[in-house]
Amino acid sequence: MKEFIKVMKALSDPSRVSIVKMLGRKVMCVCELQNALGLAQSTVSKHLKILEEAGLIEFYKEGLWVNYRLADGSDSPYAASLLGHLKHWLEDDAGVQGLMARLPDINREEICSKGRALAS
Amino acid sequence: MKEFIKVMKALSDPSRVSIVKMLGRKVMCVCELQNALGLAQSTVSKHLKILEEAGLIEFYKEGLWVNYRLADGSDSPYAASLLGHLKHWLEDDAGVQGLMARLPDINREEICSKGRALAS
DNA sequence: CCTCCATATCGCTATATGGCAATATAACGC
DNA sequence: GCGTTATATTGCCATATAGCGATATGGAGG
Repeated sequence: MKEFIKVMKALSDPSRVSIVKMLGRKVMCVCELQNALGLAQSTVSKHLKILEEAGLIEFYKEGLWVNYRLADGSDSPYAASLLGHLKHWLEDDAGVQGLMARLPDINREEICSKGRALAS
Repeated sequence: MKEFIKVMKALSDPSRVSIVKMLGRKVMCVCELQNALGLAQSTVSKHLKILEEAGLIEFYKEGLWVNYRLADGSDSPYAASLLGHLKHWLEDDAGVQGLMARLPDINREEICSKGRALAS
């Protein structure tokens, strides 16, 4: 039951659902997700942790970068099932569509570090 | 997105998930669910409302009685999908099993009104 | 209408949750 | 080690949520 509730809670927040939808399109790092969602970096990190603990996403490190992607579903049958559905669910949601349209322009090389320093 | 979040939130509480599992076995009224869950009547009513608004359950009245059952899924594709899965999910959960074992002995004729008066 | 039974709603409390700013930690290059 | 970049964690605050008791509402029967 706990495992199931974890997945349900993880997907009870619109920002976290948006994260899952975006990671369904491409691997992203925290600052890319931060830029896409328009939330504080710490908030994004917190959301990612919740999704990870629910077995919905996983990460791998590449030097400085922590890359996040959808989990393969081997940790939780509930997560696997919901991820399967979410591949085609919410495709016509306006908020999700807006994010997806921006995805091609969100690149860490342009928005992290130097890029951000220039922006602020 | 709102519709999806409603279903996710509705299923984020163990008591509400237990309600769904029990209603998958038989139609029940508030006082039967109250007895099964061991919660206050007002709490059960509140939970039922959340489940109903998420499209997971529906009710029909029979005189004094308000009977609840699983929804047919026509209101929400998300609810329909989760209900389909929950038919076989959590079957081996200890808490759910304990509830299911008691279901045959939970009858409104024995526990509501006079029955409850005797119990208290 | 009154009484009784079943249930929905309201108000309160304790706890959980989402957001932010500040800070700690991890990793890299010099 | 130091400085920089990326990210995780902590603490605080406002809001949401689950539980309860009290009360309002719905329905039936006399």
